[in-house]
Amino acid sequence: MAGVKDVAAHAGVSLGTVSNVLNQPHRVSPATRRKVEEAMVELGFVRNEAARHLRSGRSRTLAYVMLDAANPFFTDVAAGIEETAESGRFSLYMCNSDNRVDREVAYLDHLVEQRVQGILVTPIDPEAAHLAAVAHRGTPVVVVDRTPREQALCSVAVDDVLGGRLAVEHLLDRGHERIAFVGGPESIGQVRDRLVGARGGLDDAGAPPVTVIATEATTVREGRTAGERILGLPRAKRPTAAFCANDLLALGLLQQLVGSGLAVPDDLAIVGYDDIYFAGAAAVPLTSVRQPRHELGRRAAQLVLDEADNPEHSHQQVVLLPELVARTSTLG
Amino acid sequence: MAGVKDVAAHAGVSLGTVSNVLNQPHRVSPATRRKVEEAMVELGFVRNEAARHLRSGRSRTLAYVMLDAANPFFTDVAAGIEETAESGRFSLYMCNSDNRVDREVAYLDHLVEQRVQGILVTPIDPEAAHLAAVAHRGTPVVVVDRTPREQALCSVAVDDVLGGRLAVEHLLDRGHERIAFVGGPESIGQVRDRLVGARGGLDDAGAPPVTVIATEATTVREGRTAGERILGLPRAKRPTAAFCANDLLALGLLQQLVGSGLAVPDDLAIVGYDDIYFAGAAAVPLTSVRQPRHELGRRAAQLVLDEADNPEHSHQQVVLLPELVARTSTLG
DNA sequence: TCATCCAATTGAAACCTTTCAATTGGATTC
DNA sequence: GAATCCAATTGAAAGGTTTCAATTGGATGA
Repeated sequence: MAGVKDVAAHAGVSLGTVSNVLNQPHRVSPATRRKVEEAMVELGFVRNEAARHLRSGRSRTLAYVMLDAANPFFTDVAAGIEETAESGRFSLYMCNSDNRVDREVAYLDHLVEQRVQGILVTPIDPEAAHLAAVAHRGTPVVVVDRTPREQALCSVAVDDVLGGRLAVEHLLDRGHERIAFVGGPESIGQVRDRLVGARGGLDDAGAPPVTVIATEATTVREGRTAGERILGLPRAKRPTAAFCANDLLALGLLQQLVGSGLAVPDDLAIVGYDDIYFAGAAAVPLTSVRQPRHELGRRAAQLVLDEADNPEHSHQQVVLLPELVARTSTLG
Repeated sequence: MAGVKDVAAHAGVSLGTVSNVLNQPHRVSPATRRKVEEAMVELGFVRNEAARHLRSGRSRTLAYVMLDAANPFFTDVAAGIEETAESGRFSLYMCNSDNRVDREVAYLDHLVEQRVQGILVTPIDPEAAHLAAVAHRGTPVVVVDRTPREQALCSVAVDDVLGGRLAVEHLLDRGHERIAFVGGPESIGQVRDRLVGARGGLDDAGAPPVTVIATEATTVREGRTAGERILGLPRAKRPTAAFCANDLLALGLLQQLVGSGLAVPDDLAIVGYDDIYFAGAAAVPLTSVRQPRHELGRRAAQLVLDEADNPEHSHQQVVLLPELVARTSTLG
């Protein structure tokens, strides 16, 4: 395969000139440039990025290691990252850890060795030592959609406590009093925060406490199971509204209720969380708490680029605000 | 930042030995190995993949350039690719062209320059010259979920004509006669093929031809619009079943119908296509034609790896078979 | 005509690793 | 005790690019 040397020989110029055509075209006379470009085409020259990078030390790629590529939430965050990346002429590589620690570690290692310009990651455990290790080994890292307790890394996340509060306040506004929280396990920080917010909102309004319908995961299937449990309650004790820890649960719950002949929102109002694309596309469009996904990605990418080339960079923990999107599932 | 040279000095061995510890550990005595490994930890040594790759010529990464990362179909294909990649100890980078030709080209260029071991791509236009150019410049390429007419590249796709046939045969079995096809534009090969299959199935059964409800895109929104059009038809001419070119259309259609008080499947049966996760999670679970997504990814990855290291590789066009998944939207 | 300047071009060094032929030195064999 | 062998280790070359100080040669000004 042809290299700069071959191109130089074929065009009758020196090796350095070929490099200039590639990197500093304005320094080369038009005639020479044309000759060199022709030679490149003729020989099918393809720049070797490894050698280029080895010598120059610079790389023009960012990477996002995501928790679950099948979850539309994360692909939307990725789209936000890409916006910033593209405007800075960076390429973005996405990697899917698929909730497996071994894969997360393997990808991070690979990316560090590859000397990418920066890594964005939504980690399985934001406290994990290997995250800080990445930064320590020399590659800028920003944690996305999680907030590590240690402030040794930059992070961008959304205020989930506030999100939970927004959800119940909306339900209170609509006149509901008996409100259920569907979600779990509480070991997931986000689930915990959203519940805390919900409780806070009810407390402040002097409303009765939530009934917690605990789930084992935040999936559609678990949402259906939760629906069965709600249907099993005696009518008098049945909540009039449910706040779900995410949209998948809400969709499962919705499916179960509609399938059993209950009306949404008349028999039970539902609020989800994340406002994924399919929330608005459901048979009964879902009210949901929207996180600024693109903004999340954009800010994270800006932080990682700043860390990469601003010597005075200091780590910061950015917290963005969620917003409630009201639809039929609570408005009727 | 520490390199092998520094590690060698610190451990009191030669540079070659450090390299052996990294690449041929069995050739190094345990004592030496330990010394070297300690030195690596102490100095925070991180292998430089660029230099490694430059010298060895080998890379352990594959890449998948996908059409739309937000579409669960493609992330499932990616998961299949990753299965194969992982078992061969490869990393997979995903890139999102987002239906933009300029981005597709930019990513392909970047990946070729990076000398990845192989590229999988679901292209915007499977006939585009730049695809063949990639292969020509030396990186193995496999086209996924599309079949280029020219047989100059490997490809793996699913038989969409058969899929369309399966859909209408199922509806005929359920006693439907007036069947609508919802989809478009016909410039999309997949839409065209599915319609061809549907027509074939009806012809063979001697049933009346489909009514085509043309859409401008295959989105939920367009599905809703199609729903309005169907509702606008006089009752006698209204179809009793609809076959949608994909699940997004089907979900939109479902939403519109349910919102207008029609019953699915009693007033209108619906068949979608792709069997995305949310098809089964809809309020009325959707009957859909399932493509073997993981298999698609796995086979494509196998092909690209074969092309990369089997000198006798010959290009092939693999066609997989779809399968119908019957759910409430046609069964009641 | 000579000195000066500037743009264009050159050539060698550097980037960091892997590879491989060559060397070392201890153990085995006769 | 010499010859042989083998595992462990070494050192230098190679891989393809970018960088940068140095050189060239034509144009400008005096």
